[in-house]
Amino acid sequence: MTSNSCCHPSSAFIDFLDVGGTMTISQEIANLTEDSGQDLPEENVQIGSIQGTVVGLRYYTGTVNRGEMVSLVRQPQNPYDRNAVMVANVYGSQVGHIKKELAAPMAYIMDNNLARVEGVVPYGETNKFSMPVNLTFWGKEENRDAVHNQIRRHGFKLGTEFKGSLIWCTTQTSLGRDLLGLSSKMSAIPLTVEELKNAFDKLFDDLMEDKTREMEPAEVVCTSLLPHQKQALSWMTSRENSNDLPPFWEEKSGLYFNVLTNFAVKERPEKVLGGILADDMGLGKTLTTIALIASNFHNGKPLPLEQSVRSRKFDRNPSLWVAGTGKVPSGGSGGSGARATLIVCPLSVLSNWLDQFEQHIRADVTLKVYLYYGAERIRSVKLLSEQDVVLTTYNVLSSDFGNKANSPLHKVNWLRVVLDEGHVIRNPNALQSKAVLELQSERRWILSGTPIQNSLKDLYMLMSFLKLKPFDVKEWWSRIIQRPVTMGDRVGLKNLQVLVKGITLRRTKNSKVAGRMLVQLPERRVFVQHVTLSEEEREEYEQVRKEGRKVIGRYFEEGTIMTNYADVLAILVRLRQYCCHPGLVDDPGTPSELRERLINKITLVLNSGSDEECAICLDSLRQPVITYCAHVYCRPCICEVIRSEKQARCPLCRAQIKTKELVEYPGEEMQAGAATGENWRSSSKVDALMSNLLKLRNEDPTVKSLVVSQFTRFMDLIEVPLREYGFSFTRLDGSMAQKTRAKAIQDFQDSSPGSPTIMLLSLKAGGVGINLTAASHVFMMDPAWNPAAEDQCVDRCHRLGQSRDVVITKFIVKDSVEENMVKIQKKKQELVDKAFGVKKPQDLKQARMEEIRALMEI
DNA sequence: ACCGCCGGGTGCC
DNA sequence: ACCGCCGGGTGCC
Repeated sequence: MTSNSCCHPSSAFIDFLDVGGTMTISQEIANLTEDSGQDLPEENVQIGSIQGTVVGLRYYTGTVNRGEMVSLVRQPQNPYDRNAVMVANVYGSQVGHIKKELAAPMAYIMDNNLARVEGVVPYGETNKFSMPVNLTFWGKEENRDAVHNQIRRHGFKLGTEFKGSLIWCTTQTSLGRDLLGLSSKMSAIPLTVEELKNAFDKLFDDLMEDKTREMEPAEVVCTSLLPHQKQALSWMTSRENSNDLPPFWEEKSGLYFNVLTNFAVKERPEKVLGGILADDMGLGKTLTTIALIASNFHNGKPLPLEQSVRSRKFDRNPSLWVAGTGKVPSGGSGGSGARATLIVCPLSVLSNWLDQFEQHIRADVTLKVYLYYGAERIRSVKLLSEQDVVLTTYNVLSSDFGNKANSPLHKVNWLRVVLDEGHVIRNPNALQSKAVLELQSERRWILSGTPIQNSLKDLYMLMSFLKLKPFDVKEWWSRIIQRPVTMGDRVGLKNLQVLVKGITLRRTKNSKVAGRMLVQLPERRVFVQHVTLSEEEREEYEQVRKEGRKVIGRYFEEGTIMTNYADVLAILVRLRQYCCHPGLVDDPGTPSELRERLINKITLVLNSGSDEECAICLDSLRQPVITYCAHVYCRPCICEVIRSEKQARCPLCRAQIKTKELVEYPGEEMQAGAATGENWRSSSKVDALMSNLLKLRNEDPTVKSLVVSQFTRFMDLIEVPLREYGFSFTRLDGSMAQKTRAKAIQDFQDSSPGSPTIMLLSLKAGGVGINLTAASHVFMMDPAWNPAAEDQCVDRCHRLGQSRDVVITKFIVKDSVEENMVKIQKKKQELVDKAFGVKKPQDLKQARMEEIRALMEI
């Protein structure tokens, strides 16, 4: 676990209604049972500073410069002094030790986690034997006295500041001339929360300057690129072939100098030949990347058009897909030896990559693509190294990685590594993040439509992957960027901006190229259709609502609303289900045993239709299991966690967990099968949908529609009248295997007569990237907690390639929990738009309780 | 002189 | 280290 505390303020807005995006029901519950900050001690308070001495310089090779930051590392095993505190420079080389008299109280403070200590060498860096170091102690306010006393007991005294200057002012871009105490007053006035929010929102905007040069792709790319894609290609190629120093490095009289850390080295810092392509969804990140692979093929040359025209053979069955079976194109084995590009992506877009390779690379060209996926994947380093492209998923990558001895992916020296939907590695503790960091390549790319989800911490993982020194080490990232920015330091923010700008290309659908919109998309119109329940339905609904109110009301009285949160959610889900169709609702039963309760809970989570994600792999749940602390994960993921830690704890709530205490999902057959047989009945919402669909078919039989719901069982129910009225339809939900998914999408996108005109789509099935442009109508059957999830869903058809205006119809049941959800959504949106204040966990809980009241009208 | 003072040896933790 | 500290050599003026 890394220590950390400072979340970006915006993360405070992720509360339980913001289920979409990344939150899942199990995570919500975890967040409530937890004391919000899931990290180690809060350290944002400056406890005090003191000047110490670094001794023993002549025994070590590590050097430091005037104003350079150093890190303090405890050495409890040191044979001469168990209080030893080692001093290391930014590159981790040992510089010396803290003099033992001061090391004694420091060791106590560090070992007992009373404070974290940070060092900056103010001057005297050329001393042979010792040098001063300014030490600053950061920690919780409540530890202030303990730290001061400990220092005093050893005959020292902690001051408050160095010469009236805040210590973190040393992080400035000014070549380190302005050092401690002499530094500018500029950063003395912290940014307001509002300024910070604005700056943050704009972090990825306007990154276009100097990135407007265009480049034609290699001839082998048979699709013509749009201007913005040519720009991206040019930018990516120049980054890969660049000899520029990485951001914040400057050459100065033969030395390489990092202006943020004041660290200088003789050797040129490692190049960062890659970056983040953060274009909005639908702008063609995949195509651009394929163009890059083909155009900056080996040794900076494009993939050649071969003389001998040979037809490609596709063998996409079962797991191997090799385009072309001929010899490796010449020139491939020269140079550094790396020839293969590794693409890691979520399962949901795997087939999209294959399709696009097929579509955009000329058929008479040999490009060896290997799909490293499935049980029969060939674990051969040699085979993989000889490919042009190897495609795999995060899950395969991490499962191989967990299997240390047998991960060929980690033994290949890749020409480049591309992480698609790279934001999924935002959690540094997740296995897949660790697996990704161990891949070897000079060129590293992250493709992502959402580079920062809610905090700077996400960005740290990206830097870590890009190996952008020194930000790939947590301590330096925190000291130089994260903490200064979170504290509102202007220089810190400036640095962050320069950093992001230097390695990111981002355009949105609204960006302009030479005054023109990047992409002219057809219109997108939203209608809300209010549905009135029939008398019978209303009666049933009111009864359920009354019962729910009674239960929740009692929790409120007892003050146990938060401890019974799962039950509250269950009640809300039940009400939402009633709005759709009474047949959706399970018989709650009265389980008493823990096991039964857990089975109930996991069933609820899995059947909520929200396409739950596993908090470890962040992908759809595979072999779902629930822990005793009621959190749901993939069995392989959580087993890996348990295996890798001595005292395994739940990643979501830190409760102790054991493999044998995992409870499996019993499967669908346990469920009372939804009444899809003879005794099927309709509902007001289904009727409303059907009348829309029939009317649409009458007007234009070629129009295709998406019918979206969060409840897969609702989709089961809708299938009945669709069949009855002779609609041809497909279906896409989270439970489907990769193959069937791809087939469903392919069938739907096909425009030939008789092709399906309707797709039943589960709200979050497959994540982003799916192309459903054949549809021009979207029916949102039930409101999502998070409107962004709905927008994302619509994006799948409202994107590049859509030729018709897109009409979205949202069904909302009048006088119901659905209407209340919409109201709360609106209110929250206003709040987010207005300001983005830091909410305390207490307020958050309060807000959640108020929302429950509003939803239940209590 | 059980001192002071000198000057050489020596040096992180 | 052009320091401090250690410990041996030394000892009136």
